[in-house]
Amino acid sequence: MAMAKLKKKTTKDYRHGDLKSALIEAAIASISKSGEVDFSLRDLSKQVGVTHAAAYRHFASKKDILGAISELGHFLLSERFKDILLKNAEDIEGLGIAYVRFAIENPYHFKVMFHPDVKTYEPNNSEISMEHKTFGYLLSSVKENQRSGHFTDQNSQLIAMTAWSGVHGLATLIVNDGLEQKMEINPISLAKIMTKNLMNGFLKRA
Amino acid sequence: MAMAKLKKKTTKDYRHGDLKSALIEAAIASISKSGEVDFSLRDLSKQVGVTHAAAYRHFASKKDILGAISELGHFLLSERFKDILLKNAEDIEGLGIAYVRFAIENPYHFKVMFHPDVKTYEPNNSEISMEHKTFGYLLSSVKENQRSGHFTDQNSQLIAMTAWSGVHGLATLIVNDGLEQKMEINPISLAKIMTKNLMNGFLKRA
DNA sequence: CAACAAATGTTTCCATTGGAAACTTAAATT
DNA sequence: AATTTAAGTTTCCAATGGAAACATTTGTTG
Repeated sequence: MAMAKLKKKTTKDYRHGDLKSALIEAAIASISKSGEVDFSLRDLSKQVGVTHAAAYRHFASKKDILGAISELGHFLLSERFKDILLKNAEDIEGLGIAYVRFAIENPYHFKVMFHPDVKTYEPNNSEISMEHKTFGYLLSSVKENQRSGHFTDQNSQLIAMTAWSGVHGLATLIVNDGLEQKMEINPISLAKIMTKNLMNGFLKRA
Repeated sequence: MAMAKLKKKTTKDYRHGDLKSALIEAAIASISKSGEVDFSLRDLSKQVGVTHAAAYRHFASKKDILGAISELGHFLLSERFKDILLKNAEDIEGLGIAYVRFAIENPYHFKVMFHPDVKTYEPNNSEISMEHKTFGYLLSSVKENQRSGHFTDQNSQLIAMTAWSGVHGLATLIVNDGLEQKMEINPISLAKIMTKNLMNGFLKRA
């Protein structure tokens, strides 16, 4: 338990140190460069200085790398959600804006997170997926709005899904279809309008 | 070639007849079976009874098959849109419902149509992509609602994009994330609520 | 500290894959 | 009938993901 810090350069580079993270980073870089949610394992390994087979000590398959990236992205998003609700537990509009902003700022991460062929890490029974956690924040905020009397007492899951769908569609079209270029409107403004309009339908006093 | 009479192989099977369509059909079948927007060219070719290289007489690359499927899907959707507006040019809610219904009925087609790595056939200058055409229907319906005085005269593109984003997000989450199973609500009802709430924000007299 | 076990990386090997090139055959065109 | 063109075939290749067996380092333990 002594301090084994500093750099262990006993032997050259047999141990990489943090190959798992390095591979994930390299994968994101590769995706960003090519624009496609795909890459060559051998390329990746070459870039981080190991043989291609080394990856299999950290990932069961190539797809698992994408799964890890997805899970990481969902975690980052969930953290943003958490922070927003910490300031104002009823700020659903803030969540919507944060969602779209995250997609714009991290387009490739977002692409992986919702890529139809990438399955995010299957959570253990006790564990909960990060995506589910993020949705949980939204749902709790909806309930908070109901408790305080702002929202009607309709099915809270329905309300949450409505909001989620709206901003998710917008974010998806921006990231995948380049919607941002096609419109003369600030996407964040649009996100604001969408959440506002959608939630208006669930206000108590119309 | 006397013996070859058993199965008139020489004359009978050299030309496939409609290999292009057959490949597209086989591709959709393969995608439906595997659940992934991918397939093996060689598998496909084997299934339709040709060599794998034959595909290249009809498609420049494997990805072009997916592009063709996407374009076909967009065409089918645009036809549905056209029919709806023919009955009622202002029926935006009908478009929203049709969108979600199409996704539920043709999940794999829908997946391909909006797959981040599939680029739909690049239209010629004079041509217009089917996806663009579909959006055009929505846009024209928005304008119809404005002309008749139902909607405000706000930027019509903004209104259309809002509606599109909403139902697109819902459809995407249903098809890719199995949202349909996770909710106790009829997805079509949800589509109706979404478009209604979204469009309420643009009504002239609230 | 020696010995052994567990991680982590390497080599070697393989089947599959998408695609290029050159050839063959059927159908159209002249 | 001759020739050109369209559509399939064969043959070849480099790249890929992954399996298996081996090598080296690190951690643990008597």
